Amino acid sequence: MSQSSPTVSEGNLTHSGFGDFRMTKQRKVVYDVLMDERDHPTASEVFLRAKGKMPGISLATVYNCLETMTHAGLIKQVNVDREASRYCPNLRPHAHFYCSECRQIFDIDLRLKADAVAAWALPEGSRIDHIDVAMKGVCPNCGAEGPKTSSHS
Amino acid sequence: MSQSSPTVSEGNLTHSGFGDFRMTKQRKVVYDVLMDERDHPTASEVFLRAKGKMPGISLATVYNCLETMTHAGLIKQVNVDREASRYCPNLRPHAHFYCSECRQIFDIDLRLKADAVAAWALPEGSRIDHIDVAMKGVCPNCGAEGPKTSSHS
DNA sequence: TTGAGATCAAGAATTATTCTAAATAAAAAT
DNA sequence: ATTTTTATTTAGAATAATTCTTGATCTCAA
Ligand SMILES: [Mn+2]
Ligand SMILES: [Mn+2]
Ligand SMILES: [Zn+2]
Ligand SMILES: [Zn+2]
Repeated sequence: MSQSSPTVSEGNLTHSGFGDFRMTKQRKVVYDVLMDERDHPTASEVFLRAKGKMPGISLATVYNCLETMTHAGLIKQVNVDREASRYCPNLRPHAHFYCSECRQIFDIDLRLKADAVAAWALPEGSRIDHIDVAMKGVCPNCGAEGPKTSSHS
Repeated sequence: MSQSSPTVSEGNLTHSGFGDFRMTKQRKVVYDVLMDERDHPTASEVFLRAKGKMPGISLATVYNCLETMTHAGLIKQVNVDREASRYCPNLRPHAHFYCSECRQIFDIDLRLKADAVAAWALPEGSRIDHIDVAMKGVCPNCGAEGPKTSSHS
């Protein structure tokens, strides 16, 4: 119920992934919600915030927008265990740190380029398309006191 | 509908995580299913295989066993995106490699100890309890030909 | 042997997500 | 400027994995 749609195939701020991605009113709203607070909200949370900007928007549309934008490469879907998917507009390669105290998700940047991959004994001759790194623990604000060492998967 | 339950609090092959963990008939069956083929099956797959060994076992019980054993630290729950959880009896620290061709999951061992963590710019003073590393790509068997470099999260 | 607590089992309930179908809006063609 | 085509939105139904509920069954310890 309402469209704007400056078709964006290339050159604009909003780049696409394939064919024609239209930055519609609702997609803009959803994208802005993610940009406003970069706290990795769930679809439902995005929905609530989006309604603030566009009362008529539907949950289905929010799901549609999130999926479309994810496929277009505009945003990223972030999964923590079996919980509801969260969404992130940070396109730089990064890992996620999940604080089990405040339940916040932090973006963690890579320090040493892709050399981290070398640490993993991958089967010889395999192609790696994507790596997902998720860490869980307690953030500095929530006062950590335990080990700073990891316990891998 | 049937139990065996040699209560195991400590010292046995089957170690526990807390209080009293009973290695019941059904839990043994579920555990054996995971040990027989270390291919990270889903709960439903475990259920089917378990029925071969114990026809009367229920799906609910398989879910119960998997959860209990996960909490007890006997097995690990492995999540790939939004797909059904998979289960793994490999207790050594390891990452997972998911081949998008044959859809198999491989255990990937850590080569250089926990130094891999150093590659991530974690917030100063945060405690890391757990790290999850999941990679996606094409395994050697499925003939990879693309890049062997990564594209992070 | 008996009572308390743990476990199992069947099915109902929940929840996040996807699907369906009809209405609407934009883009392309005329 | 119409018409036609195609994409998008929307509400609600449907799905799928998992969890919950409840009562039966089992085990342990007294
Ligand atoms: Mn992020
Ligand atoms: Mn594994
Ligand atoms: Zn915190
Ligand atoms: Zn493969």
